[in-house]
Parts: sequence; C-alpha cells; structure tokens
Amino acid sequence: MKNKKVDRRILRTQGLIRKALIPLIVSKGYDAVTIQDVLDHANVGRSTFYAHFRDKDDLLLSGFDELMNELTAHVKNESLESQSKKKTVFKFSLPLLDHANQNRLLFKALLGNRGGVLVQKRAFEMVVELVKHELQADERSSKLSAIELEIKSHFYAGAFFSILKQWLEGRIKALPHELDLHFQNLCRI
Amino acid sequence: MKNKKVDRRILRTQGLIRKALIPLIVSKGYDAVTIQDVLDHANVGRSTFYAHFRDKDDLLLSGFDELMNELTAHVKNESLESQSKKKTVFKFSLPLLDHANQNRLLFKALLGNRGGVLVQKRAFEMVVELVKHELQADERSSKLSAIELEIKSHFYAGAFFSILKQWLEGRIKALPHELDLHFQNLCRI
DNA sequence: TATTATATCAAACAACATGTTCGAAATGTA
DNA sequence: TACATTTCGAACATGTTGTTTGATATAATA
Repeated sequence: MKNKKVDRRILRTQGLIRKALIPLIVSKGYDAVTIQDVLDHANVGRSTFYAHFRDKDDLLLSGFDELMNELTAHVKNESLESQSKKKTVFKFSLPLLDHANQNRLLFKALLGNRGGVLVQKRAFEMVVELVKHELQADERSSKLSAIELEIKSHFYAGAFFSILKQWLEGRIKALPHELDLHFQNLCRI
Repeated sequence: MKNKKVDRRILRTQGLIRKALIPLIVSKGYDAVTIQDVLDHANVGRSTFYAHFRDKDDLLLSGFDELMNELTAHVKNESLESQSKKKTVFKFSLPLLDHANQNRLLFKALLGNRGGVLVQKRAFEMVVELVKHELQADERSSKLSAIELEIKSHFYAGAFFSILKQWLEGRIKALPHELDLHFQNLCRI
C-alpha cells in the first residue's frame, strides 16, 4: 500500500514545523500564534510552509490526526485488558486518562484554554464516539431510541471531557486511576 | 446610582455595532468576522468603533454580560417557582433551556460551533456556578470535600452544556421541558 | 560518482486587517 | 442659541497572509 518512499527533506521539514507549533500554543495560545512565529521557530522559509500546509488550521489538524491514531490504538488495547478485571461502566476512561497523563504538556496545549476550537471539537467528537460505542455494546442500553442514545452519549461525553479539561489545567489534583474512579462512580447507569 | 444621562448618540452607536455582530457570527463564525465587517454592517466609522470598544473580544463580551444578567435573573425567578412542584435534581435547567429556546438564534450564535472560545468559556463557567450552588444547597452533597465538589460540579455542568449545544445545533429535537426531563433523569444523584 | 529530480530558500508582492491620529462636520444637551 | 461631545472619513504605520520567482541545496537513482 505505501510504496512511494517520501523524500527525506519533506519529513524533516514537516517535522520541524509540527514540532515548532506546540510550544507556541503553550506560550501564546493557538489563536495568537502566527504563521510567521512558526516559520521563525522552525527555521523554515515561508514558501516552504505553504508547500506543505494550506494554513494554520491545516497544520494543527494534520498533527492531530496522527495523535488520534496513537490514542485510539492505546485506548483500545488497554480497554481489552481491563475488560475482565472490574465491571466499570466506561472502559475508555482509564486508558485515555493514562495517555493524557503521559503526554500532559501536549494534551494541555491542545485541549486547554489556549488550544483552538477546532481541536476541541474533533477531540470531543472522538469521546462522543467512544461513549456511544460502549453504550451500544451494553445490553442495558441496547433498547435505547436514536434520540435517547444521542442525548445519553453527549451527556457522558460532555461530563468526561469537562472533568478531563479541569484535570489538565491542574485544578483537580488526582492520579489517572483516581479520577477514573470518580468518573465511574458518577456514571451509575 | 445611575445619575448620568448617557448621550443618545452613544447608545445608538453601541446598539448598532452590537446588533451588527450577531448575524455576522451566524453567517461566518466569530473568528472569521472582521472589525471591518462590523463597521460596514453597522454603518459606523472606524474611529467610532475604537471609541467604544477595545477590540472584537471586548465587543463580544460587553454584549454578553448584558445577556447574562437577563439570563440569571430569569433563571433565578423561575427556579423559585419550580421549587415546590417537583423534586427535580437541578432547578436551573428548565428555566435556562426555556430562555435559550426563546432566544434561539442568539444562543446558537454564541454557544454553537460558530461562536468564539471566549463566550463558550464564560457561559460554561456560569453553568458550573449554577450546578455548584445547587449541590451545596443539597443536604446529600453537603458533606462533599472540596475536590469532590469540584469534580461533581464540572461533571454535571459539562454534561448539561454538552446536551444544550447539541440541542441548539438542532441535532436533538425536543421541547425545553422534554430535554430537561432527559437531563434530570440522567442526573440521579 | 554523475545525473536528474525536486525541495528549499530569500525576496518581493498585493491584499487585507488592525489600531491610531487628525481636524472638520454633525448632533446631542442645557 | 451656545456649548460640549460624538461621529466621520481619511490617512497612516504596522503586521499578517498567501503567492510567485528564479537561484541554490539536497535527495534519489543510474
């Protein structure tokens, strides 16, 4: 499937640009970050940037998709393991919190107050899908109507996302498994 | 307290500018709205704008504060009335949904996908306060630790806000009281 | 290694947005 | 009416965006 070897320069350049973005988001907030900033910190020419990315949002999302793949892989693996242990309500929670904890800086940059709307939206949609998926797998919820499923999944996804953000901002001090426990306890379906 | 009569021109101008903003947010999204757009649609000179507002965010928030005062007044009134009727978990929900329903376009513009991060944050903080307030008034939750209160309030606020947004986007078709019922049912504390 | 392909670069560019300043004109207030 | 204040519009410096150019550097390949 992936036959074509990519020119090493392309990988190098894209890497430089992507890596330059994160610290800038952390320090200035996504909206305030200018393409010029990225250029300066990545030491890359203006025209080179536009050879690879359409604009700032494109850059952000391109890196984000990568991250998402890692994350979902991690979450699904861990979820399988924890399947047998306890009968928690939502299995995605702990692995996701773990992963967020390990990449705290990145997650805080993307999901925190300084992150952009775009990423927030995409990330939240992912959580909604995770919740929805587990609800459908659950026998108790299997007889939900479409609208009830919609409401329920957004309810729990919103709740989780909200807690996650507060936690990343440092306003909730807890270890991943502690926060997970709190979340699961509040989710008595 | 409010002795000084405000120059009619000021009220007129600020009104024109504020009113011009909302439809622009609806059509382009807040981030894409330019001050020049506002100037054109409000038929107001550039220097006049800066005589009243520091920048775009300032304009947005100035209108928002107004809205919030109305809203909280409405919510608190209605909450008192519904106090006796049923023992719902959260009393703020129905009045807030009602108010949002009556000003649907405005709410959708501010809280929806096209709204800005700033307003979202402020609005969400308001919901958090409402939830926290009711939790503290509830005898069952009175013995919560600070951190538990923090988690719990963000849990339910996030859940509510999430549903509210989906509802405003039209992806959940329901009347205010129906959505409220769904929310209350999911909130079995 | 030599050749070929293509990625990068710097520089310049037009288009646009921002925020400030100015005096003249319009409009409210008393 | 006379005065005070607001508005206007035009110009301005500054900064960002996205495109184009031909020269240069570097990777892939034979």
